[in-house]
Amino acid sequence: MVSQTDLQRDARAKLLDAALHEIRLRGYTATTVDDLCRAAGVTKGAFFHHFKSKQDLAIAAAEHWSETTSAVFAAAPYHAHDDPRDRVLAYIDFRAALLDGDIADFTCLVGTMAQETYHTHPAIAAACDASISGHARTLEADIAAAMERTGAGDGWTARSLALHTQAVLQGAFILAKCQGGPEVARDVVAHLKRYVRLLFDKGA
Amino acid sequence: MVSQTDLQRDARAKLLDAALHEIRLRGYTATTVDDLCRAAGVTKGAFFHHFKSKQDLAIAAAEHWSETTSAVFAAAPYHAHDDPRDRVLAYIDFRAALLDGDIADFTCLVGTMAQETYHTHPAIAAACDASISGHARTLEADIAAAMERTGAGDGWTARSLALHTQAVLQGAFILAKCQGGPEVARDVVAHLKRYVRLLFDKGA
DNA sequence: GCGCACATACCAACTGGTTGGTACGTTCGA
DNA sequence: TCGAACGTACCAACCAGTTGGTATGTGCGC
Repeated sequence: MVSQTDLQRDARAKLLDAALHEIRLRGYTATTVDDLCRAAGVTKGAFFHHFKSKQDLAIAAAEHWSETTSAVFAAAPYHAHDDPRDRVLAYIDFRAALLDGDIADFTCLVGTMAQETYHTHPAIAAACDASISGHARTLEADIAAAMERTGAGDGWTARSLALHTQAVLQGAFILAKCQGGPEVARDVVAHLKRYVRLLFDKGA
Repeated sequence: MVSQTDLQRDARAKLLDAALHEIRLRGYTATTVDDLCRAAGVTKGAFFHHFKSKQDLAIAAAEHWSETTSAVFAAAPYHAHDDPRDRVLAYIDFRAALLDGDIADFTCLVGTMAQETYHTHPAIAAACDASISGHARTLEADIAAAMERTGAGDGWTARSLALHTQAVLQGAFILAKCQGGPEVARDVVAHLKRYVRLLFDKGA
């Protein structure tokens, strides 16, 4: 038999999911604890039972973001290509395909939080860095293999190119927020794909 | 004879300069009106005499940012090159050279504000868009001339490349905030320069 | 060149609503 | 019956914005 606590996901999980959406919509500072409780359908008592402070929730949300997104990328089809160069290009296509719908649904939680908290809440910024750097690291092996196979890599490393892809995506999100839609972000990512193709065509 | 009002810059100018620094440090929402008044050395009465609301100041600050930065870029040496391709590359070098010192001093006011206000204060985001798009437009002529001269431009426009450069810079700022320093941003901008060089080498 | 009407630029004190956080009570499964 | 997982009621600090005032000009009739 299924108990009630199994049926209704516990307050902690609901708060973390609410944080993903609310903070991407309004930013960290403008999102109040009451906003999060309302969106999650729980009370303040539950909030401070699971998180010792608002900052504590932000750090947990960054970790939750890493887990959620890494599951999406692990299950994505771009890993199927035989050629590592094709895997990197297909990763970029996959990122481009995600640029659709509401801005709050395709932009990045940790990029948003780092922007406003780097000075006032360095612990949050560190959690954001762990998330972005960790995701970038999942690209490094494919990039390194593509470098090996094509002879590319004069003056740059797999790590720096992986971070560059993340920077381009973060910048694309900002332009999308400025212009109110994903179109400009798709153009930006198209340039990223062109760059990676040029890099790996060079030595071929 | 010089009057007292000439000697001490007026409260409006001091508040706008304070906004440039404080908002880049803490973000729009976390920067309070009192913070700005304290940093500018004026009272709240002066603030609400010159700006009808905090949002009104943010929009004025975005315009002030556009004026301040466009003066810097207009005076920069990268315009001196004869070859438009060299002007574009020298622009990127100029941007890379600015990536130094405190994070709040080299990051972008309007990118920061757009990130947190796109949903709650669309008027601020529109002012941020005007600033970024306006700056990107100053690159278009050089990019277009370089396309003409090298035969590059298959599948992309001068405008889209200009916006791509801005996206890369905005993303570089976010990574710098995550990691607490400008080093990663310089690596990102180095990739941007490599891309532009590859684009314009192709047809040569 | 004097005095009045008016405008601009600012200041100090205050207000009503909001915010992150706390104190304490209740429910419920083991 | 004990403790984890909540809920309710509350608080002190803080926040954007207001109020009511002063100081310093400035235009202008006379």
